[in-house]
Amino acid sequence: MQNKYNPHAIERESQQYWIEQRSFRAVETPGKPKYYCLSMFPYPSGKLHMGHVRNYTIGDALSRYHRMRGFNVLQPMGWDAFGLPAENAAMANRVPPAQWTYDNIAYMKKQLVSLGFAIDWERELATCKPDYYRWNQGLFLRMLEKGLVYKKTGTDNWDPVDQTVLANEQVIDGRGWRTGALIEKREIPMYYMAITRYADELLAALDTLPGWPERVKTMQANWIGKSTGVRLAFPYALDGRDDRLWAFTTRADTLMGVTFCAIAAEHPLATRLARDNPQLAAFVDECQRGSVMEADLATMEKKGMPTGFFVAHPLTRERIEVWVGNYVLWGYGDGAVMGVPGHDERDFEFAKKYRLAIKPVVDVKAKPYSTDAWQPWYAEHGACVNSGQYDGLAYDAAVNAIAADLAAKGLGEKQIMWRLRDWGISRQRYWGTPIPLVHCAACGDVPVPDAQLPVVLPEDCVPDGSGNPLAKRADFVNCTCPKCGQPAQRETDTMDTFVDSSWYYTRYACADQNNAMVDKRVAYWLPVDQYIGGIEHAILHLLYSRFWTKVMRDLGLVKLDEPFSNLLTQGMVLNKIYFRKNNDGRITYYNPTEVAITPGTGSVGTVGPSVTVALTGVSTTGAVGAVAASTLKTDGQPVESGGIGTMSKSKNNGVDPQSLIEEYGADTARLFMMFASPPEQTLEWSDSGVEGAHRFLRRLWDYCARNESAIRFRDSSVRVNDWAKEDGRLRASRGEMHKILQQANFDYARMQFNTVASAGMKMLNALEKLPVDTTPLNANLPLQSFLNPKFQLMNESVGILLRILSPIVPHITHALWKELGFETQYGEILTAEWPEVDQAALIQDEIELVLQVNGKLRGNMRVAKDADRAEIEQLAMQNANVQKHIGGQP
RNA sequence: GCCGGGAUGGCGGAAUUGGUAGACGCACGGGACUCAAAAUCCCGCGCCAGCAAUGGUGUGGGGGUUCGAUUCCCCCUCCCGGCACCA
Repeated sequence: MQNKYNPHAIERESQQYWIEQRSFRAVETPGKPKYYCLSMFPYPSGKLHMGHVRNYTIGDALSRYHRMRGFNVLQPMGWDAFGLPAENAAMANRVPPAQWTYDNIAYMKKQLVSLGFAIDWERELATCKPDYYRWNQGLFLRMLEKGLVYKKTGTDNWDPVDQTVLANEQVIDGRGWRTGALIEKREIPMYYMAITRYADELLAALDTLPGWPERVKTMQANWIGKSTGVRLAFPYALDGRDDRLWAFTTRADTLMGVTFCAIAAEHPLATRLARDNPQLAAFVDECQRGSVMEADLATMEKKGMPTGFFVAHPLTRERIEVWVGNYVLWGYGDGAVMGVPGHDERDFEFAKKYRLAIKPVVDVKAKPYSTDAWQPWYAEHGACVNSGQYDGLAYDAAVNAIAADLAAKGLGEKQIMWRLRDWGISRQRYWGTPIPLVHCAACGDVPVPDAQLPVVLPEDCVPDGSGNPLAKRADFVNCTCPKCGQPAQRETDTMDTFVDSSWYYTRYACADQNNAMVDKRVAYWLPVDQYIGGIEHAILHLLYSRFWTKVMRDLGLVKLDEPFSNLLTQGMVLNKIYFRKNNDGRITYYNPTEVAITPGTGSVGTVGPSVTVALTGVSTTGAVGAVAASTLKTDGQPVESGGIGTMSKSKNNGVDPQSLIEEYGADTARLFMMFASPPEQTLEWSDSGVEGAHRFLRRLWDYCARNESAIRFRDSSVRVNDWAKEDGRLRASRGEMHKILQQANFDYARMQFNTVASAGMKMLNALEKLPVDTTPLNANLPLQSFLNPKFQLMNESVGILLRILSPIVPHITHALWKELGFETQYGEILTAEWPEVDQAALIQDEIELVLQVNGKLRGNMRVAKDADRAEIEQLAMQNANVQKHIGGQP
């Protein structure tokens, strides 16, 4: 064999071998246990980044590990190919999104292949292809028939200059990212999927997912947000009509403490009242500006304006003034809240600010109550006070009594409220699945008949930032009404790209099926046994996928309640963010590789390197590198630091693994990523340590090359059958090997690959430290009596080492496995039996014991493995250091 | 703001059920080899005191439970992810 490790040659050769052998083609094999291992498919942004390498190496290691454990493994790959960045690239480069996307896919596929992932490429799919998205359209129509898709108005960001809808990401500090114009909220008709109808099941079924991380289940449960309360009405009369203002509350027990009502600016009552009140109209207008994001709404200053209009308290008929509040969410409940400043923090602040009455109506258990300042205990449950007939009632009793009294008047009832909102899927964007509807002047919105699917998206549009380019395509828009045959217009909105990713895992099972969305192969492969992807998808993508699975089940397409049995949420790979604010207010992001960091002058130089870090840590912006100056390499001018964040296209802080692969090879890139940290942990990018990973692989190769003939040793005539009779030093070494194997097995089971890599390093260290004696212990025996067992141990250990490493570094282990003849011993490494721990080898002659006095370490000692308790205690008491420290004890 | 997570040497991290904190690796220091460099190998490496033996101290900060806490409980700080049109 070659005596030098040549990663590029062996990686080319092993990848070639896998392709020729079609090693990773998955075939439905009834009776064999299947393992569907799926990593979240990438958005084809241009190049892979380190987050991808991390994600797909984890998935690949699990796939390869399970293949060796005897499973029939499916590991597919595809492309989440619709989306906004393609349109941005189109604007920047005047290239159609389709071309940009397909070019990226070709490049990134090459990168994935060069990393040696065990993917069945025959099942590859891209969501931007008609043979995929036609089934989005098909299911959309089925859902429309069932009433699971409906139309209503929704709010979006409107850029008045470009006359276009913007994504939240394109709104920066309330302004359009390209125009700098103040963004307005706009209400437009959109299609919604009725995910709230599944809220109950989506919540309850979380308990059926033991293979999901608790944190993800908690996040989903909180997102769905089931709360039990009372929906109640404040009656009023307006325009000669009796009407009611509805509001939901979980604190009906505080109803007697209501001192105002607040409604959202979008509330119809606000719109009506603003008609006669220019000041209110201006305020409603002001509320309509700015971002639609909840994070912005929740952090902005709480403002309100009295309407001068009064509603009646549902029980006391007391007059309650209606306010418009910018903090009231139109999307939650009825877009109105009853204001109880006495026991709700937000209402309290609002009341203080606008000098509204604060009326405590709950006994806060002897803790002080003052209307001067909010205290957390004001919101606690307690007996009603100041509440007339309800005085003295505890929370549950009060809610029940008040709900009953409201019900008697027809002004309210107990209700379950969900935080979850229906899923608006309409996007006023080009690069997505066309919504299959036709607008006819005579027939209204008409679904496109199945026979006319797919509604194909033209692939040659080049968006320019103003409006939806589809609307400008007469050849797309103009059509005939499927119902009446008269000229009509196609819907130009496309679907949210989350629709595409909500069911792709199903399609991999039958990617070549052109006559149906799914076929019987789905029943074989699904559910996904192991899903791997970033923690950022903990809520939306995973919730939408669960929803679609249940919809497909109820439409009779699959027999499946949940799509993903086990979930591993990978931690984000972070990198520094650098940017400049241009004169026109736009922001340019610079890749950290383009930025030079020069250490600051002054104090830093005098305090030494260990303090520099601390100094940067307390910088005014909280950003790393604020003491040091960051400048752009190309022009030497300063750039601003945006702290650290997820590697992404939009922040331009991704690191392309290509240079790593080219310099060190794929195995080093994979090993380095796995060794850097456990999979679920956030990881700040740094390439220090790459050398170490590469050095280990080189050492592994060198060791095998140097000891080739010894490792090959397996003369069955002198084979050791009873290790207990062999040299103690060899037995100890063998015990160490099996202990390390046990650790690696444990770590594979818990998917902690950094310590698997560490186990491999320990094993090589142990191999290199095997006793080197060249003379037999017993002079009467030939040298062989020591060397035979030693060589056999080397053969056994290297065989174990290559197998435990192969899921992580498949190329070098593939090559060494062949070179050292293990193939004839165990078969191909891809399917070689996983090594098992020899429990007998783990038994040690002596055990090390640690001596603690009052929990503090005071010494250690070695005892025979069969020493009894009395013997051990006696020895421990003899220890001088122990004596010293128990001397003063009573 | 709300929801979820995190913080351990100069750095990435390990510690499986509350029981030797710092495995493994990086960086660094010293040595061997070399004309020299690289590569490789050997030794050292939390902090403070000490020649050493050893002692003290130490897992973001503060408090608590325990014979014993990185691990369990309470409070706080900072960082990361999500917040429904980035994917």
